Amino acid sequence: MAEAFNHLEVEEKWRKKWEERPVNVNDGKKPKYYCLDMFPYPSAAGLHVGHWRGYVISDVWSRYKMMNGGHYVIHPMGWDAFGLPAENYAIKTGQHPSISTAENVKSIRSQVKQIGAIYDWDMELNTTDPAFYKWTQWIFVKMFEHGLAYEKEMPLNWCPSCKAVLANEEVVDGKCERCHSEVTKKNLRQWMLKITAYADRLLEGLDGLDWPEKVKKMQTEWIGRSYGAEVDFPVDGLDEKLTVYTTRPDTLYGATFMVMAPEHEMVPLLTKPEQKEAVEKYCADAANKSNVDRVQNKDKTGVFTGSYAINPLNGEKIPIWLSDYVLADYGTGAIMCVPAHDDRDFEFAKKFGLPIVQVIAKDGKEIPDMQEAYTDAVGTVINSGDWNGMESSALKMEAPSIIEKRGMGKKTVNYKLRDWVFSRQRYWGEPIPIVHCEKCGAVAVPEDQLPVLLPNVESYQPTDTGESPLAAIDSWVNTTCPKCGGPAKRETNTMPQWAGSSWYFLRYVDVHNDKELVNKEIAAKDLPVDMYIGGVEHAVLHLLYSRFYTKFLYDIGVVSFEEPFKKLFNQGMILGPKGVKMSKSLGNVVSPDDMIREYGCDSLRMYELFIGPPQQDASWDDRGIDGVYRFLNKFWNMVLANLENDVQPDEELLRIRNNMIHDITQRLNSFSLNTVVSGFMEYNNTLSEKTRQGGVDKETLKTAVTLLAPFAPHIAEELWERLGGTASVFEQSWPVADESARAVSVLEIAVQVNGKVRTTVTVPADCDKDAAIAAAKEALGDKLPANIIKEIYVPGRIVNLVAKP
RNA sequence: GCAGGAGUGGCGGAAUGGCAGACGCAUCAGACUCAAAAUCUGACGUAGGUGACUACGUGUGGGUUCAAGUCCCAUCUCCUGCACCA
Repeated sequence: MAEAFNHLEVEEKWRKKWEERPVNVNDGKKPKYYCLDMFPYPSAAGLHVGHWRGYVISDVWSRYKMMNGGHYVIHPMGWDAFGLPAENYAIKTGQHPSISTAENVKSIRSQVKQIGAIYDWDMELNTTDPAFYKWTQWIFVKMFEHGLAYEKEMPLNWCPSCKAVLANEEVVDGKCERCHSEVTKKNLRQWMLKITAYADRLLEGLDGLDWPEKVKKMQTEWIGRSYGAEVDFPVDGLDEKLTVYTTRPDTLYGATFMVMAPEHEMVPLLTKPEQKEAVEKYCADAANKSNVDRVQNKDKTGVFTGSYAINPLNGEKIPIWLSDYVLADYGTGAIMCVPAHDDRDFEFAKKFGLPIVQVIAKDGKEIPDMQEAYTDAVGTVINSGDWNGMESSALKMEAPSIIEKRGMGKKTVNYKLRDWVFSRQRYWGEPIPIVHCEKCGAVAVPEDQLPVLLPNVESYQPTDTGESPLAAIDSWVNTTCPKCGGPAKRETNTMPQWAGSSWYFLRYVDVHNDKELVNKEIAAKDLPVDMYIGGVEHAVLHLLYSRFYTKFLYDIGVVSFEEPFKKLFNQGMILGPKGVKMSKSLGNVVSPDDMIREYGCDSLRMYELFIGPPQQDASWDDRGIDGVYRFLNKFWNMVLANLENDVQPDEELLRIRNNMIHDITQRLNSFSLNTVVSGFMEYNNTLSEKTRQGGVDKETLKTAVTLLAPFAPHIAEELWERLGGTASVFEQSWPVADESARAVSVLEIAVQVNGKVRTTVTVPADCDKDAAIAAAKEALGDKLPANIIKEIYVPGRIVNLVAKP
């Protein structure tokens, strides 16, 4: 009886051996491959099997790249450790966040080590480490010096529960992303990053990236570039003009009214005395409306200002209204309304009885009694003076220039992307390295004084005045101006959690450098990231911010590339058993720890892959892991059963071996990792059968073990050793299939009559059509139909005889 | 509303236009065992037939093709993202 597979012993043994003698080393000669995981937040809850999935995928890929192509693989791990949970814990317990964070890092690190991945722990980093956040602050200073970081007093999303300002991105359906409280507005001085200055480059850079189309599209829509024109409408009776932004200047003749946002600065100017009361009431209501109401209640409301504008093209007087469906901070905060060709304007016109003038013919006609807007820009232009008879789609392109030439406005590009609200009124984040001096204004802390260390405070509680807890530490706040030496106060806001994660991937490769963010030579050699693996939840924010930072660092000469992540892979989420998200409150969180004890790391790794296509969500099923556990045991027994054999490979064994190399490699290359696992199972079934029939040769076994190594590294190393392999299986280069050995002499093909399979027949592999048809007819025997009108032969696949009924 | 993605056995899923359901889970039967677990062998889409077999079958309705889960048109459902951006 062969020795049973003891996963605990085998895994323990190789874990130690790899620690003594790492398999992934940089000898300076190998080509590099940088495979990055999205680094985790070290939460107290620890890892669940869902976190594991991405890490397993990236480790399999890293090990494969190491063996195939002989790469030195940069595969680091770190901690995105600033953030609210640590701070909230501090508020509750009084324990400093750095202590709870360190504890969490310690326990998560040991969990991550269970994966058996080839992480290089010398590169480990932590965003809360002053040696790291020195450079997070340094980047901010550089942005400040380049005019990309600026202060602005503005109404901001305020979460009354978290007592913090939220970025637009943190507001979901008008509610706080974290606590789901309704978000209100509050006027505060904020630090902003001018990401909009990079809008075009962020958009255009997407083209060359090997990213999922879905993610590129999401970023494209987030940036939301549109082309159109700003058009000036003179105000009747005043020496003023109201400027609007439109993407449809071709419909300008159809503008029958205008609408301004209630916050528009010209509202008081344009309000006539008789409308004053109504307008003021409307504006007050709008200001009090929560985001939820404004977003969810799409019924149109509005009020007339009493003023009229002049349509610059036809001189017609059109009324100016106010409505909260017009956004104050997009375009000019005012629009021209063409109800015939815009759904929202149509709804508004119907509700308030405003005229509707069709300017694009639908199917060549004017619609007699419009029931809905005709929004396509397809058709002949009508009711439009000198534009009549033009094709609307062509006019749409030309109109901005025409308007510009006539002095009525100008061509304009607009973006949905807004500048990034970068300050947070919280404790547990990087202090913004700015000093406010009465004489000099905002002054950056000089580089040699970085990092600005986060001081200890007594109370971590955020204040409802909107000030950070740091503001309470007088000794820290009061300082001297680096420029003039006079009295000055430190900035008390901190950075958002995104700050560290926007550039951490650049730091891993030179993590101990205290002179530079990253050494130029090292960066040139080791960066950028070749493969980035993580959840799709970071499709927009983290990835957009990272691209923005990288482009900025490129501009100031820190790195030599503009795009940080060449290839991106989004793994699907692991859901709880009933297809619902795993969460502590639902009590359906599956911990990897018990699984590893019972089945071993290799089994869990393979099951994480076997559970389904890696990019697709999957429901965890505890029983499913039995399948891969049994497979590994069978594979172990199969190899051990052949250890004493001295079998020479026959043609069939050679074919099996080479088919196995071919199939596994192909599936791996196409990232079909679930079918790689099923492929191993199939080949193991075949090899087990061969074992019973007389044995399997050593070379085939070694090949199988080598192919399995990236997936189940521990058992593969152990079997490699027992097969007499030298060094580590990971020092083997990836097997290459011998195509000639895969060839077969005969094969079985299906025989169809009228597309239905009737029988099968074995034919020589190189058999021609006539011979195949003849063999098929013979195999059919008395089922051969009489009136055959067509004969089809697909080599190696099928014969189809088409007969008249 | 708009944009993407997905609908295949009891379940997870597999299938360059060419024998649908590989591989695995669960289930059932058998072997081993005093017994159980583990392990091994076999069955396992639905309906009909003792049977070799026959018919039907990839959300629904059409179409293209010798041949459709796969391509085209329409339609339903679910998931994800965006959502008054003029």
